[in-house]
Amino acid sequence: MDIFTTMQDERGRLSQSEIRIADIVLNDFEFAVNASIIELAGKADVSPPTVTRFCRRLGCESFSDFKVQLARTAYVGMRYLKPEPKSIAPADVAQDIITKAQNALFLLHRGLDVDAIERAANRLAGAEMIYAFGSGGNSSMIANELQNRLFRLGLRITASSDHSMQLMMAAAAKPTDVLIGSSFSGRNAELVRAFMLAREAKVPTIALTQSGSPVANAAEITLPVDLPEGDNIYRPTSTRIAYLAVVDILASLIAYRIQPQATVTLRRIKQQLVTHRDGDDRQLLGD
Amino acid sequence: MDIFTTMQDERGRLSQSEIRIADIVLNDFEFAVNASIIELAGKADVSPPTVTRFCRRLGCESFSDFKVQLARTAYVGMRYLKPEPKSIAPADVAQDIITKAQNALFLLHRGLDVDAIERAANRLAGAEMIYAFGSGGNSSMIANELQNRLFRLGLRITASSDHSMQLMMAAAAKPTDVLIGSSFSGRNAELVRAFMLAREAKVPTIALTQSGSPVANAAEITLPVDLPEGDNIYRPTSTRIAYLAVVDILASLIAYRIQPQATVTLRRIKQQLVTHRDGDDRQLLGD
DNA sequence: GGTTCCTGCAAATTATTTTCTTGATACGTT
DNA sequence: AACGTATCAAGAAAATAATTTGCAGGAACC
Repeated sequence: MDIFTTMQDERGRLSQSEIRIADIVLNDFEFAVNASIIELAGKADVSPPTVTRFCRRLGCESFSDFKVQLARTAYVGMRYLKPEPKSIAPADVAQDIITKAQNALFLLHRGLDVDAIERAANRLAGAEMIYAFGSGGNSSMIANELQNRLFRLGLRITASSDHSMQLMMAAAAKPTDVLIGSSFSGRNAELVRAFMLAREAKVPTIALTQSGSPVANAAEITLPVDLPEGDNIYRPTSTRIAYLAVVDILASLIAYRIQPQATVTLRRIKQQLVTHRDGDDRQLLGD
Repeated sequence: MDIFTTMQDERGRLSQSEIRIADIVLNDFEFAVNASIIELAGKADVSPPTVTRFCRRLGCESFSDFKVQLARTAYVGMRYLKPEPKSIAPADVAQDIITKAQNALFLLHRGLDVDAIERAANRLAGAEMIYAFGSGGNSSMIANELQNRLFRLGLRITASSDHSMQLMMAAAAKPTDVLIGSSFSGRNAELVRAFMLAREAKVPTIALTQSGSPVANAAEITLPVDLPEGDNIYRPTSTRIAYLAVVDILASLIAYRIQPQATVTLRRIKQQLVTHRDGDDRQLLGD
């Protein structure tokens, strides 16, 4: 898949010299992409042929192929190997945030359970009514987002961030409905209770949360999002972007499943928004 | 900055042969990163030295340096050169969405007006009251997000997606307050009206929108987000992720500006959330 | 007509890979 | 336990391939 992961996975099967090479690449990425095979060999105290063999073992054609692979994934993948130095100058803060966001997406993609997403999409596409639950700023945004995306496809959906309402709705839901809930921490006890209630009534449940968490265990289908949260308390956002991406994937899959219907509804909504604005037909749906 | 942009910028100053090389690289990126200088030269009908000179002109050390640079930006940058082939298989949809999201972040970063963001952050950090406006699903999410992020820093802020309320609030705002509004399309006429009203009363205004648009023109400070929107009507999300990132940057900068105060408030909020849950202190703020 | 710049050729340099060999380790046999 | 064999890692040197440099012819533009 990507060369960094491969290096970590293969580490156990490498020889001493090769481990030295791997460590240098991992620790001083900047050096590695720019170095020639001779320089890299020199730094690792091995001979150039060993480096070639190392590259081959990792599944690359040649040393230069290895460098290209490295450079390719690295743009996104490298920073999570290092902590954050950086200053608080605006440009650095911006770069840091954007890199972290890209990283979150990268990691999300790597850990994505495509199968579970597909099952969830099928369930949602066939639901008579959808309840989207989430609380506390982050997850309530996700619930709203689900509503925002799915109602456009002609699905019946309501979002709620209110625990009491969630419980009542869960109790009122029917087996032909679907309950989908989000929890970043996976420890939202009220959401767990809502899931339990729904399951008793045979209502399908989908959780968007950390795998292995209470919320994950309470739901029938879990869409896991497992990211290392940075320790900077001011910035919980990169995780949220990953969640949004999952919602996006989900909504797209559902859209493809119910396409004919969705296109019609979508056009109707669009029509309405556009005429209400200024007639420019190239506008987005919703502002 | 990045090699693709450089190639496009320099295109006018290149010779015939060099333009041929550039076109091959731009059109067949996959080939270019894997080819040797000889293969690339062959395909462009030039001699290898010409390729070397081409690389130098673009600011690279050597041909291999060029390839590394190419591979580096390309992981993120390449797809926006091509339309989307792909299938609707879940794995492909997921990859497509994630790539597009990363791309949006990449492009955002490239076009970011750091200076404007800094000015906006300063304004917001010093505001007595902040009004965050946005309507229509996408922008209303941004307004909510602003509230969600900034109230944690101890700022006074309210978000509204209701046009009538927005107008009334704009009319009631004082010069020591700040109005910040978001519009993806830049054509939200009601938001423009709110900005006008605010400006008459000398209330500072900040717009998060497409540059050059009516909304952008109506605001005092514009934080431009200019992304080519993909034409798949089912997916307006990548743009949203870019907007979220801007909010994140803004919130971080503000946090650094008012740090002592923010830490205290943050701790108080955290305390409350944590005790209400299950006592695990390592939890995120908000779920 | 001169200058400048592009370009390819060939040579030189440099980088990379292959081949061959040595040394080390592990395993099975007596 | 001692020996022999197989296997593998790893470097040296050679071969190969790739890249760069120097130079000169030629085109375009003053």
